Amino acid sequence: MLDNLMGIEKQNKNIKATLRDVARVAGVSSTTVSRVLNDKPNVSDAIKDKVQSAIENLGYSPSPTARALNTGRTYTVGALVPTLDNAIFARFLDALEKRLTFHNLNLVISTTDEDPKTEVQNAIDLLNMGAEALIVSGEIRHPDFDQLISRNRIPVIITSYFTSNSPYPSIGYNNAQISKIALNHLFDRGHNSIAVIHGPTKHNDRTRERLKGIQEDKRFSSITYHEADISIGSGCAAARLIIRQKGRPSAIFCLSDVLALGVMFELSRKSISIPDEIAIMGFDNLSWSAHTNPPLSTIELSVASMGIKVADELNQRLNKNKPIQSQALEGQLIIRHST
Amino acid sequence: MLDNLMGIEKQNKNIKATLRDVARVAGVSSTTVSRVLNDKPNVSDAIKDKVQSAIENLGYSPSPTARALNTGRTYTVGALVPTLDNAIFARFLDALEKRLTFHNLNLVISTTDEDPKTEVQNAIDLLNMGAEALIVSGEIRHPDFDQLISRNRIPVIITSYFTSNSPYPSIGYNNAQISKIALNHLFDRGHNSIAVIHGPTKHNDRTRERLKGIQEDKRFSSITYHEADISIGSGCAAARLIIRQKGRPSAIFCLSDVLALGVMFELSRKSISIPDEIAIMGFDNLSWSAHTNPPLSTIELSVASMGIKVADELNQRLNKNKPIQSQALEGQLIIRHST
DNA sequence: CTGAAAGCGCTTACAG
DNA sequence: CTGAAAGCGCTTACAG
Repeated sequence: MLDNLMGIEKQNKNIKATLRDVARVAGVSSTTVSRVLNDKPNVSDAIKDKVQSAIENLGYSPSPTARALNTGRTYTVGALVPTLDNAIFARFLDALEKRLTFHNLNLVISTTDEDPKTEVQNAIDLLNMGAEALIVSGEIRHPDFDQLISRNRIPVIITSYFTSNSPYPSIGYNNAQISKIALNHLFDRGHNSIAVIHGPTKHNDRTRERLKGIQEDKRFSSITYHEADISIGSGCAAARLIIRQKGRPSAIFCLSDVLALGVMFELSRKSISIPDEIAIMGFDNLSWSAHTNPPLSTIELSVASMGIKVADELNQRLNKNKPIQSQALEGQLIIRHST
Repeated sequence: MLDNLMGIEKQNKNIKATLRDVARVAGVSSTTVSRVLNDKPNVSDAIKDKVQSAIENLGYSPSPTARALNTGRTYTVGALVPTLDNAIFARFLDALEKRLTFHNLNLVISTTDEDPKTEVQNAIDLLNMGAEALIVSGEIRHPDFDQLISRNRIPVIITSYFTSNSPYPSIGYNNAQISKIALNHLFDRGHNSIAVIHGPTKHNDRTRERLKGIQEDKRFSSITYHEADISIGSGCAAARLIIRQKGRPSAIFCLSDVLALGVMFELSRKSISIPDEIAIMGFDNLSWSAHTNPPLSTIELSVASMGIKVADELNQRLNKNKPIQSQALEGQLIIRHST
């Protein structure tokens, strides 16, 4: 009765009940309460009931941090991505999160704005909150990052970018290879002089690799390069420049569908017909790309399946202690009517 | 010397050093090490140096979970959102995450697919991993959710939706009010018969409220309603239906810019001119909406500033123990050339 | 300026 | 089937 009062008193004082409180009220040991809580065998039904109702009465819920300290697990994975405000990363993270949840893992997201220093800083925060593994984008790292990882001995996995030159496993694309697929298509369609519009290369090895793939192709008589922020407006602006240049190219290869959409808007405004006067090739296969006028030829990067693969490997590593397997993912050419 | 060996031994065995190891190697007490670790005053420089180098030698980094158990803080906030794969939520979360990081708070994201049961389940996971507060979208909750919250006594904040009828504070929009702004604009432009294309209403009170606002407006001679998934393709399909209906409306109000884009693509294919034959009004002001042909009239919901406000209130609540203030956010009419 | 001791709220051998 | 005790790795009064 006195014990019971203790429980109620705590409740009134707005202090959370502990496992010990439950044990007292139920008249059993902490060990037994713990067993009930974790569905362990060897508890009689009678005692189980007593414990359950004590839990009910006290409105008890176990402390996650105490549990984590004992089990050594937080079931948390940290992802360092450049931004959330981008359809491709959002789609990747959406799939990743769902699959991690399926594996009983939580996802903490941290954005880096493609800045290695911010990435290290946020990595520290993620580790300080108990992340059991880290997901990063691309291969470029701040030196402090590697030191942080070796100190904390935590699994790291590179995404969006496939490489075998990194100390960390990677699940992603061979970006150079993939832009060659697009180039082959343009070449087959008879294009000889093309313009390339790409996003910022600073700290962005995915974009650099795509460009490298293009530069290695020597079949074209002329290729001009135009860097632009990944936005519709910048795509429009780049298009304006390109159609004014002498020796106007017969095709524009945009290293992002967002850029391609801007180009299409701009050409439509100038009444330049696609693909007759200028062909347009995108990269990403965003959801609207099939519906533009004309529908956009592009490259599908199955980032959703990348998310699933990453989650599955993390599950293997964290929950079954198997090493992470690197995986090179394929890009797929999607031919529609803009080329 | 023996102590020193212990440290190195652990390192070789790949076991993480603990604070006690550092204390042993440095020849000081745990208390002192803790003081150094947390930049507390009253430690002589000589000892500070000894401790620092012991930390270096052992590659020590403190256990986040042990810290959390002692301080009672995890510095983690959980967000339950319908999906990440949607420009509006992604933009909101991007701003939210950056601002939370600024306040030294981590963001765990969990997607619910607009399903209250999934939401409860994921809320449990978030609490089990130590979330100190929860962010939810809209007012609709599963009953178990409220029970979970009262049990765990954790702050909850409703976003995207402003309400004063909830037990939880809210920072969001009065969606009914905002669709009236759009309607006023269409009415002023002389439209009398309009079609409304909206997303699924199931479990989605934001959409329902927007529709309620429209239904309360009695000035129009005819309003037809068309439910569609939030996708370009569905926007196209809805547009096909609408232009075929007898008594074709003079304006289409899309409760999402994504839908509006689909409609515009479809009308462009059918050579129906915007806004002369049919005016189009959107909702969201996505990044490309200023660049469509013609540029899309729409409503700006400043979800980025919503993210900042939510983070700021959470900071006040969690770090300064002040109650969360509900806030009604304004939508802003953006008139371009599609109306 | 420094340390011994208790404690945060659980889990887990171990013993019966 | 049940419990006493130790321990996870820190922090925090308290005492000196």
